[in-house]
Amino acid sequence: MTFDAIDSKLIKLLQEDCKQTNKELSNKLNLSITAVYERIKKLENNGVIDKYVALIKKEAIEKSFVAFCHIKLTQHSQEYVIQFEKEVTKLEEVLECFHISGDYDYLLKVLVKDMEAFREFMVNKLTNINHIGSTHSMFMINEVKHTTAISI
Amino acid sequence: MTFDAIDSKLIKLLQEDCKQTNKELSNKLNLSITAVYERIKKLENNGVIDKYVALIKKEAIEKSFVAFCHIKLTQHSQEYVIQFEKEVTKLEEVLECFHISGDYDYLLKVLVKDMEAFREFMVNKLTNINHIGSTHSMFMINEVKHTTAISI
DNA sequence: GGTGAAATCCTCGGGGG
DNA sequence: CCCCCGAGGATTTCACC
Repeated sequence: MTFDAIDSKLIKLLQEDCKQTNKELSNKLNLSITAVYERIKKLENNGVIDKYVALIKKEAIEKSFVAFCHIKLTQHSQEYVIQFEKEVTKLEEVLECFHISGDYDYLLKVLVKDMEAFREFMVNKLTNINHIGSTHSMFMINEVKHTTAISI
Repeated sequence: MTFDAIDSKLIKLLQEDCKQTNKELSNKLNLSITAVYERIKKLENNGVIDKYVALIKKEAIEKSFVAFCHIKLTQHSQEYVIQFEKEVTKLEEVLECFHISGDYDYLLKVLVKDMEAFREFMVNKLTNINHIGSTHSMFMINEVKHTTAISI
């Protein structure tokens, strides 16, 4: 589908705050409430808007330790790859997992409570997965930027 | 603040879909609508819920090229660090930026249209920032997992 | 934590340019 | 095709138990 300037602005607004009423949006977009409603429905039906979620402040709950784990598999047979991806997806500590180019095969973003929790995660969960060759972990010192909003 | 089991489940539900009505939530939690309303308000006021956002499917817009950039600064004086972080935050292609431990200082997640757009980003935007020593980029081959929901 | 009612909002049929 | 108006039904919100 194609977007005009109004769609772009609407998407931007919804990425900032999806709980705005259509009335508020209609003011910001100089449209009627119905027009806003129809544009949003179109974005939802065309799969542009994937879903609406609440973002939790991780400092508010006791999880503020973020680690990035590079992982290399022992082999790259389809069977090993599929099994690894399936197992790693199940782990709730793993927020993101990407198959990437470079020296390692995967990059994981892991969120836990503290270093001790990370150690337990590595020993009891991650390295329990078969076919993992080597790992290399980096720890987050500070979060400079983190947005879910993508510009269009 | 402390959470009971109901709060935990409520947070889980809102992280999956924040547009559910309080009525739907009240059914899933075996509570009255008002009780749900008050628990949500408490989570918002205590800063547990940061915000409500729409997630856009990046395939639906023409941006599906993800790169991870490691960056090392030439120096680590406070002035250089602050300026780098300020400049990099401004870049709309940079979705995430973390100060990390290890061989490099920063890890960036960059979203652009394609490899050509990434080249332009590197040449015209990122390496235009002062005090960048070296960079090392990895490209996403496949997104195995990506969630904004954190378990509590 | 629950009840009830007012204020507000979502949703859609109908119509215009 | 994109937009607007208006009204019924659903939802949010709040004082009170």
